[in-house]
Amino acid sequence: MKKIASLPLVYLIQKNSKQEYSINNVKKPQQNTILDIAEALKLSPATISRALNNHPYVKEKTKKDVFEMAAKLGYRRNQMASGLRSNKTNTIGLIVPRISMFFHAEVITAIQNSLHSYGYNLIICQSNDSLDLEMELADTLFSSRVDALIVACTLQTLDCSHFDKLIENGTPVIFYDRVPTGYDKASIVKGDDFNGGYIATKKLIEAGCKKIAHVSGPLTSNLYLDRHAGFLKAMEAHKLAINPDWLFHQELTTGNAERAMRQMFDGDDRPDGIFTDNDTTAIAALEFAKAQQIHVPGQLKIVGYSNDPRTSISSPSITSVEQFPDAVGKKIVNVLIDLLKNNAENLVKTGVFTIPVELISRASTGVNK
Amino acid sequence: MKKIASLPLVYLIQKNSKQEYSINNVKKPQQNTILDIAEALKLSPATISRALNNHPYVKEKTKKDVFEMAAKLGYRRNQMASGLRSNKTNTIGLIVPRISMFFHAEVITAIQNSLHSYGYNLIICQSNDSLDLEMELADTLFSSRVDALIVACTLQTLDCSHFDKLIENGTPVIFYDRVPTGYDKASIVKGDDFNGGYIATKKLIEAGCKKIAHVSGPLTSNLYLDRHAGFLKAMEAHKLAINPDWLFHQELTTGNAERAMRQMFDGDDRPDGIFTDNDTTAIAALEFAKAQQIHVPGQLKIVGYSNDPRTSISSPSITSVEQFPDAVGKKIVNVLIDLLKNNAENLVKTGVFTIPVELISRASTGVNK
DNA sequence: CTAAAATATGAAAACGTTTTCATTTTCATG
DNA sequence: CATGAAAATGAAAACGTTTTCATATTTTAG
Repeated sequence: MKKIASLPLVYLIQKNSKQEYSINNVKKPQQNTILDIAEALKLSPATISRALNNHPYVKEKTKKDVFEMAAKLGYRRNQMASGLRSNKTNTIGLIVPRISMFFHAEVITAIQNSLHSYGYNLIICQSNDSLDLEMELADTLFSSRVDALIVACTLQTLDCSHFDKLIENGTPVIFYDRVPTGYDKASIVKGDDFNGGYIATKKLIEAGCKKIAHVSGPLTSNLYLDRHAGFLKAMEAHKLAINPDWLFHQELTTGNAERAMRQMFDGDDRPDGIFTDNDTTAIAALEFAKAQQIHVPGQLKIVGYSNDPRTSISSPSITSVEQFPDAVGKKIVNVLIDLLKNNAENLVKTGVFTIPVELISRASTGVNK
Repeated sequence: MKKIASLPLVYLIQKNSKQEYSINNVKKPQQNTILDIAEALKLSPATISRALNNHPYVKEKTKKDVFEMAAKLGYRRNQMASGLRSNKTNTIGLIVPRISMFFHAEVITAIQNSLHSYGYNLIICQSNDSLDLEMELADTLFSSRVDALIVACTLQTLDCSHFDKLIENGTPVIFYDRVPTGYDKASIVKGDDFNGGYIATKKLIEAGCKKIAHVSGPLTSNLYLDRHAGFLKAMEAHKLAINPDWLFHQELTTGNAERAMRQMFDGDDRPDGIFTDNDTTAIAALEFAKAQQIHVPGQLKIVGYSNDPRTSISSPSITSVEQFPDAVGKKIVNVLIDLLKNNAENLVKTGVFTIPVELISRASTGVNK
């Protein structure tokens, strides 16, 4: 309450309204409406509306006439009028850090195609990994009265109260991938990051690595926390010592990866296996190794995360954890459709749904058997 | 007219309406409206609306009160009511074959960020390279009454009449990347494909290639037509013979690329340079060469198109044509904002805007000097 | 054949804004 | 202080649907 009612909101409202007041002088040509169809067919607008919405109490003949006349007049339903009246938009909002990330691009595609089959549209917004923008977008999408919201949070999103407004309004919110900890008002669809971390590390161990590093993302995100837990579990299960100098918890950029590599390979005690929390970092690690004449997989084995297409292009190709973005996207939509139904019965349930992951073995962890 | 009024439209309208009629029983909690603000401040709704829209004829003190009360009540403008009344949505539609393609992902990001600064939202839709879906999406976005539409066509889109409806309605349409030939009702932003084809081919020639192949996309698309023209021009300028067996005009998939490679390297007369119209094809060509022990760049030089991140990962890295997606996106928005302004003056102009390209030299064309 | 039920349609209100037009208030000017 | 212009506000209509309630028509059952 404090948060919502305080200054940022005022700012947001002002932001949303045009800074300079401009008279709306755009004269768009008149569109045909249901009134035009009604007039043409000597029927009431109510009947036209019902016919177009396939209401059972409209004669088949009438429906046929209406559809034909609609086609003839080039009629298209005005989504705004419809949405205003019926309080639903058939539109789902999506907020994602950036669509250019392979995993997200694939998830979005799956979501969109699946939603389309249910007659829903998707508004895709990028937060550019900025919390401020994420908050603003949540607000904008609320203004648009989306029927539901799908969110992959930024790395800085620790507090999710900017989504409260939507939820209070009865708009289902679903998080995926980067999900907030301790926010129980929304459903969650996520990959099995713990297991992903576990099988990635296990692969390195089984390939003979004894000295394994983990270049992880910030532990503020559940994603990386879980993967790290999986890493620790695998190390423990195989009674391998953990060298704290080989643990990094940082934003997963190429620059950070290079710095971490330099740090680890500066001294004499070097790791013989590296698990990285994304493929960008894995690729940077590989590039570093190649530049330093460290043979991969001979002297160093690498496992990445996400199964980015680049991992199969590089030399050697890189072992990575497949997250099945298509399955994630489809699951999200399933959950969503359920929520939208349950919502009608005022029975909003929340849940956590975990999608299995799978290790894709490639050359960076040795011969593929 | 014939086209629009014929059967497909009926189909579309039916598709858009829910198949089974469902009673709208979703009871969403009541939202605060401008009437609530008006009541709280003992002002009329009209004044509230004006204040929120920063109308000049509202006292500063009143505006301040209104913004504060709006914040206090958690008010968010209802975009549908606003759009219905004012006939503008502040929303731009985008139809693109698929967002997972690197170039498109980057263009979209640029568009979205730029539009955001002008206060516009973006609805992103994927046509999955299906003409039918593209037509349906054009219809849906028209229903949503987007203020403008940005389109990268599918490869099958030869006839653009499904966008007529929007244009007749005064909604600006801008094409980019894949642009229709002979459709003069819309503005176009495109890369300099002719020059791209030219400099890519020139690079191969200057690197010493004499026998150059072009694995191109279908010539029904302007994109590939222009790149091929650039290729031909460069070959001609350097008096190199063109071997028709080394020209392919097909969808740019990995499978097609492999087939083309096999065909070319089956006989004795083999090319020593290949220009491909995208990087997926360039990578497939490189993989083929590696598998066949054909040394790149020693025996074969390769140039791709788009400067996909994968080109810098592969071994050897691949020379490619940079299309500056960021510049393309920004230009699109510039043109769009202009159109929206001009539109107000009923002065819809169209134009073609070309973005320069640049060759990024890498290992696949020999030593980089 | 009649009454009741089911089907089919219409009239009018409602959704939450913006905008036109009218009205009141404030302000500068002579 | 009167006057007109400018500034500030309000009343009410309008945007294009959907939906409630009422009414008319058809079908079914007895």
